[in-house]
Amino acid sequence: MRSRKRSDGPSQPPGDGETVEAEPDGGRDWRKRRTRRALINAALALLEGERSFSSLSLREVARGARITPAAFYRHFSGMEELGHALIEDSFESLHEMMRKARAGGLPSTRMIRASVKVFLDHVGAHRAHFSFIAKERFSGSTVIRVAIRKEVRLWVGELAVDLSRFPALGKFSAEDLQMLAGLMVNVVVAASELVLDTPPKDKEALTRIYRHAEKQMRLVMLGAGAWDSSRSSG
Amino acid sequence: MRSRKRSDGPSQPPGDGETVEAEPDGGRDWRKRRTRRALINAALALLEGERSFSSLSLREVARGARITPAAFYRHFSGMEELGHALIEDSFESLHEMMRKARAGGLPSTRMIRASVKVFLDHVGAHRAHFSFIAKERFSGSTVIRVAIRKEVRLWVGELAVDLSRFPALGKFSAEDLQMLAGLMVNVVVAASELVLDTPPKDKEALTRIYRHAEKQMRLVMLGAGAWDSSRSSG
DNA sequence: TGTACATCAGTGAACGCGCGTTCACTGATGTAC
DNA sequence: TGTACATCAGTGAACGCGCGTTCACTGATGTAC
Repeated sequence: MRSRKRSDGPSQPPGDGETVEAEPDGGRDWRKRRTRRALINAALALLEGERSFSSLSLREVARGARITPAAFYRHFSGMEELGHALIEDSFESLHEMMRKARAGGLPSTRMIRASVKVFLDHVGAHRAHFSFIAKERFSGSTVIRVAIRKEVRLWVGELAVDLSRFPALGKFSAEDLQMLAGLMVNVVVAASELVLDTPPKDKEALTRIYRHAEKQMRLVMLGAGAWDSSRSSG
Repeated sequence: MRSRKRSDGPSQPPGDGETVEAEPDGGRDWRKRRTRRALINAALALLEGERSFSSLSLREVARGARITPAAFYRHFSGMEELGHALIEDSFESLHEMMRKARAGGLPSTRMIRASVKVFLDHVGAHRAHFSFIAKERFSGSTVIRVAIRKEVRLWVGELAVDLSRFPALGKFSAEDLQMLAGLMVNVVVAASELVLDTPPKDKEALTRIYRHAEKQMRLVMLGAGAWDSSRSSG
């Protein structure tokens, strides 16, 4: 459904979705995409501080992207639609990271623990995106909250599948795998939120947060080792 | 500076804190406290839906309390001060609940698991308060976020002290007790946030959330049983 | 108890401001022939 | 390739609206004597 334009490939049928990569030819399409990008980036920049999405004004975002308020409507029907674009944009890099992490091989105790670092580094490197997600997860409009929750549930589900391939977790029922994955995601999410509240330069505080999360993850894995799903219904 | 009136007791020296109980004598003090209450309740009512505190207007809150915007300033210097009052109000019932829970006796495996239910019931019974806390924990202004975090840290600290009296956790270092308490608080906080997003009438969904959280708590306790603090520095 | 004065919670009007949305428009880019 | 027309991202002015804050005020409650 989505076409990916490549300047070096053969001609392709036109897609009906968004073009993910397109050559910067300076054409009308390209300019429009560039302005759309500018709007998203302007919103993320405004959100990087302590502002919340619901407190942003359309005029403010337009100003940040250096267009008039009226031109905003050429890209989004209103702020809510921009909100959805922000969610998409924010989770995109997360998905990419997870794809790479999974390509690394089957999960192992060592790898899961290392993932905590990989994930938290990623959060630190994409502060604006994760700051937006953290804030709107509970505070946003219903549609935005639902969209974020869907993504998180998806993430937990994928982790549960990964964990099921883990020989040591053979005794886990499907439901309990979800429960375990949820707990692990909780640990890294809670840690991310601490990372976002720590200045990037305060390496010492960040190290403390990492260590704390890694310990919690280790304790959870110890619990998983002692778990017996057959007893879990009581 | 402030006097504590009692109609049934002997005269007392004036206290310096807020008057917690005062007879409804219809006097000027009493009327002022009543309006202050009305402002807090109006704000909480507006927040019970999907609105966030930063999106509330002073006029809106005043309207909800049936006073003019100008009269608002007789009670709070602005919305930020009202925000602090909301935090105080929200955590007050939580503190009370914890005091009672602690009076119940020393912690035991059974009791800790039962606490999950007690806590989540409490959240369900004080939706407005916890909905406010959940939203503002990440999304509020810096001062409000810091105030909430202080309360949560306090709570984790108290739980860590309680856990230290737990014979089975003798092998935990002080730091690791904090880590464990943090993990347990994470579990109930994450569950509370699900409770707040479930209609109170949907008993089945609520039961599912409770069961999920209880399982996670059990797994954490299994992990705690297998934990060895002497290995935790690596 | 009665009186004269002080206090102060709440009123209502006024202000300037940034907001979201609409509108007719401009002029560069794209396209049909 | 050249020309005539269509498309459409972005402009700038205009609108009515709710906002936070200020101000002089009112009148009930509280207090000193």
